[in-house]
Amino acid sequence: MGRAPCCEKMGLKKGPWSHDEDQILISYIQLNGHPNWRALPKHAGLLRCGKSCRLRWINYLRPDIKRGSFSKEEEDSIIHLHELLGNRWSVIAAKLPGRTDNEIKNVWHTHLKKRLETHQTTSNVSKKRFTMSKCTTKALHFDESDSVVEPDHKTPNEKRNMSNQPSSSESSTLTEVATDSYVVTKVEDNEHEAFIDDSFWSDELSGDQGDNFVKSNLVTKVSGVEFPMIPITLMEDKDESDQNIGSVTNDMSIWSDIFTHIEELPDLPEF
DNA sequence: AATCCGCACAACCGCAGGAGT
DNA sequence: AACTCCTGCGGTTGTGCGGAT
Repeated sequence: MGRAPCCEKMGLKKGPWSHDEDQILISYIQLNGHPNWRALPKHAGLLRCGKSCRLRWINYLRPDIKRGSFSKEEEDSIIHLHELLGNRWSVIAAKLPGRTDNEIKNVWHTHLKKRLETHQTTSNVSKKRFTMSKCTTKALHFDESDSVVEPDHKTPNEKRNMSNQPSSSESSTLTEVATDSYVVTKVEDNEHEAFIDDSFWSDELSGDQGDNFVKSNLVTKVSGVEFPMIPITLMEDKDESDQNIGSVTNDMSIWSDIFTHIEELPDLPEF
């Protein structure tokens, strides 16, 4: 609840870590683990705040960190996961063994975002609209960058991250943007919301899944890995889609299928 | 050789949730 | 119930490096 007290900055070092500091931190954690980050620097004899130690360990010193540049497969996975999850870097990182949320965030902002923007502006993008049905459980939105976010039921922290989200639009549409390598599905509505249980993001995406689902639903393929897409009715234009909102809205079996098969979502490959 | 500029990445900051009291 | 403490997350900033001028 309460906010963490400001790190007492007096006497604490900031900035890049030295090799010696790294060694102290590594040896201390190897010996004692890190049951209490706040107390760790004091016990280890480091002039750093616990937060800094934790970050250094998690993002750089952890033995299972995979250093080096990202493979094409990893980059494709990040792009696709970002389409699905938005800026939930920690969730994305959980799907990429050896990579940290910070690293993925950096790669996204320096490489992938630009690549995506370039790609979308230079390629012939075909857009098709979809209708969206109202469902139960949790609301699902997409922000400006096509990322998935959840509005009213989100935590304040998550809501904060949606600050640049455009306000509600009148239409009730999903827009699918087909590019050469993957498909982006975009919601443009605040009134007709799709609902997905919160556990979907953390639990189901990390579980072991089979491949049955992809055989009976829309699928996008990235580097040989199939990803299920939301099975919604393809519409040729907005007017037509508006006329069909009613029928689609009543077709709850679509969402029933989604939630039924969530457990069968294919897991991402390990790199 | 010096300077500028952009990129990549490490690190920091502020906020919020959860556990404990 | 209210408060504090700790941890984790995501956005942002700082810094070093290499290439261009």
